[in-house]
Amino acid sequence: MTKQNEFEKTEALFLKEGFQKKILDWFQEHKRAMPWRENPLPYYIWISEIMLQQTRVDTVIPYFHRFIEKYDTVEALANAEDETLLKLWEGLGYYNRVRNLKIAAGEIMERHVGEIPENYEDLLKLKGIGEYTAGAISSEAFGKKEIAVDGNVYRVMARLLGIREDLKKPAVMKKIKEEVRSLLPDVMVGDFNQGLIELGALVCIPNGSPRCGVCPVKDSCTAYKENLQEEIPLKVKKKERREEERSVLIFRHDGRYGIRKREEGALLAGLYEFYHEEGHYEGHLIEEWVENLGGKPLAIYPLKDKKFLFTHILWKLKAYVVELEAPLEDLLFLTREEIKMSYSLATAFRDYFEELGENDGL
DNA sequence: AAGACGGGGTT
DNA sequence: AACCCAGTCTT
Repeated sequence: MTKQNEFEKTEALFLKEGFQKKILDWFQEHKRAMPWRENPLPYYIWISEIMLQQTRVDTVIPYFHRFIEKYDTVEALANAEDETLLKLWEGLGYYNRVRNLKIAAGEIMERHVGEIPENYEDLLKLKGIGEYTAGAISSEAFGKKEIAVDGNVYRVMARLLGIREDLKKPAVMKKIKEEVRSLLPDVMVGDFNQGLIELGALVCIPNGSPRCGVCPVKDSCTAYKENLQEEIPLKVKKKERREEERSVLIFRHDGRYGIRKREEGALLAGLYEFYHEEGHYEGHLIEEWVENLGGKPLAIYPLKDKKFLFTHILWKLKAYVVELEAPLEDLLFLTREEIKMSYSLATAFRDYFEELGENDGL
């Protein structure tokens, strides 16, 4: 090895260790309190990581408390009722996560005698655990030397490295993962991973200007040095949502409301909802529609139009309360209290549901 | 490689 | 109104 190479290697190592220390020290000082950090059991880390997929920490915390209170072990989860799980997940979104959680619990019971596996490869085979989550669990719960690159880390690394490309491109993602892997310390890997993530959430933020003034690694940051913080990550035009016009009929009989369960495998699979169909209907068409469904409307009250956004769909909703002479067979007629207590209502209908409480005198 | 899959906070 | 969040699965 030449003198020059020796120096470069030594310097790189020095920089790398300095970087690791800066991240670890910053994390130790600034990490937020989270219930799963107080007692980082693998089970807690697993549940929290699944809930945290595409979901903010503050949103997750109350769900996490309710979930582990009800199901505190892998075995309990493996034997859980689907309906109860869905109710616990109500409003959190991406409902396949909780179905997969139960499936994975079964897999852990079968293949790993109820113990959450420690290795990346074993974790990756479990339902609902992808690259990020496998790395997060193995490093944070078991101290394995694995990367955990989430949306925060992609952004942080893109700025550090001055990458002015679409972060969705596989080649770019691969490059960033390799860079993170090369920076990984031998010990405290979990804290290092969480440090990069936390830095992205608190300092190297996605919206607004990053708080470079308080960043522990700004001296190593290409974006900071070249004033490219606003250019990186590169903004990419998103695909437009498709729009769907829908009309909702909120059937009422004897103070009870008609709801139905959504199909498995569909959007909002297994959740409950009010009756609705595609299309915007009003006036006498509503009455005809109800009669075609086999109902006799005593009165029809229109509610306010609403819009509801999904990631890929925009629902433009018209809604009516329909007072019926008799309940419809295809729907479940329940009181508001019963629905609130035991049925997981799709959030798209939440506002209408709440309004019903205010209009019980109608 | 691209689309499906929720809902909400922030700007 | 647009962005994006401690992503994964399916096609």
